[in-house]
Amino acid sequence: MIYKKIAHQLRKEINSSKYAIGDQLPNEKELSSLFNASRMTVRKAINELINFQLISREWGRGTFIIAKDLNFGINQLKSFSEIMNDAHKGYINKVIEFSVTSNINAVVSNKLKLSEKDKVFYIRRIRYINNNPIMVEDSYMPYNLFKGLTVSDMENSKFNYIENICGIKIEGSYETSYAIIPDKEIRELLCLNIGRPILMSTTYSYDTNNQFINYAIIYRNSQEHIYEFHLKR
Amino acid sequence: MIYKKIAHQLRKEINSSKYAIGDQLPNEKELSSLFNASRMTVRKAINELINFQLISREWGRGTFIIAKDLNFGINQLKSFSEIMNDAHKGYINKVIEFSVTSNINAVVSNKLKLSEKDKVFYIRRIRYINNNPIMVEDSYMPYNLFKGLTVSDMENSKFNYIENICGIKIEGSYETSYAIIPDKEIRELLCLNIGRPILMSTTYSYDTNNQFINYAIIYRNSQEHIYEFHLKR
DNA sequence: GAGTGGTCTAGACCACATA
DNA sequence: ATGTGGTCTAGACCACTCT
Repeated sequence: MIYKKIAHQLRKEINSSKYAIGDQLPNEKELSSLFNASRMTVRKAINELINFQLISREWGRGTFIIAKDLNFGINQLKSFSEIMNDAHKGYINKVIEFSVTSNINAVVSNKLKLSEKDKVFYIRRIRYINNNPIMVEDSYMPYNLFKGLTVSDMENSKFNYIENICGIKIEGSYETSYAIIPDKEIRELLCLNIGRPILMSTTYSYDTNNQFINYAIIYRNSQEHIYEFHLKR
Repeated sequence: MIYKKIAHQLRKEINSSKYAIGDQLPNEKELSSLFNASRMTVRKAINELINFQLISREWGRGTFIIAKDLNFGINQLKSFSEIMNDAHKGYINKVIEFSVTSNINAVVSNKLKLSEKDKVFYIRRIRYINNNPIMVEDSYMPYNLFKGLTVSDMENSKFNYIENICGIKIEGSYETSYAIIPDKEIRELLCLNIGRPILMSTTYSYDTNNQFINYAIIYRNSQEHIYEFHLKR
């Protein structure tokens, strides 16, 4: 799978300081010779990154960076639970949905490039501090890798389960954030007023073989200043 | 665009009596020689039809038909308004949303293979007979082809506008139906009880150059037996 | 092992955007 | 006119499924 490797490498470069948002990538022919691959293969890699909305192609003009992943790199990679423990704060993870399905929604399956047959865990958790809901997290995890996953694993720490129970090493993850107006369901789960914008993040984690481990969409109640914890640790 | 033509031709064959749902298509190499094209091109055509959920690929096994279009062929092609006029029934089209956007939802833009930049009309209409809502229709139409489109055009007849005002000849359309449980919004628009399943249809229309003209999602209040009108005309 | 789809190459020509 | 992405070819080898 050369195109996966190229996509991964290209993603790293896009996230590096070498490029800024709006910058143009080298054209497809140049990328071919840079990566020592045919143009068709490079195009497949580019399609992957378009799928993640990091770049966009404009016919006759070029390929441009429209977004970067945030918090890229393994140094910053800490789970919510790890951060919470560091901060000596009590918190609760509540699982409100736990299912295995092969009918995940089209947007998500597109991003993960899963075929229709592939089974995936879908878990929705709400995380509380002092009984205040501070985030809703939808996790998608490949069934094949985590067959023994239980609700109580998810009520403790997902990353602990992946790394210490399954022995899968998380190599890194990509994270992106957007400001959105939440739909009714999320709004009610986070006890928000109508029309209030919140921060939505997506996280995509991979292991040392660039294998997909976990995709999560996190709706943060930004009143809780989640990012402060990042700074404190 | 050879692959578009192959996709179109293949779609017709899938819809023909030659194949049944579940049947296997000829393998990619055979299709290449049948259509006199390279395998890569045939694969692109196949991808189009997978995108429309008509066929699915299974690695190492083959490519199989999972659905057929309904009402395929130009003979049956009549618009709601045409049918209504034939039946001498009074009816009202009410436009409740009319917008031009390039941010159409991912599922739809995937199906239409539009790039992010392409502007598209999005129009939601409710259609009434004797003040009873009988269907909600979401129409997506390429902006470039229908720049002069107005709300009142849509409150009359969409097909009249396309054919008689724009002079675009509709060559044919593909239609598929599903039974679904409507979401709250549709349920309220159609004045339905909670949990009641309805019929959802999608229609994709193209002109003589196989160019995309119109994509519509129709939620039918099936209590009104819309299909009876088909039979009456 | 036979049959199938998945990936990949090393070119080619076409269509669009911009100056 | 130049540079860019869009499409296409005619092969090749690999990976999976089934018998």
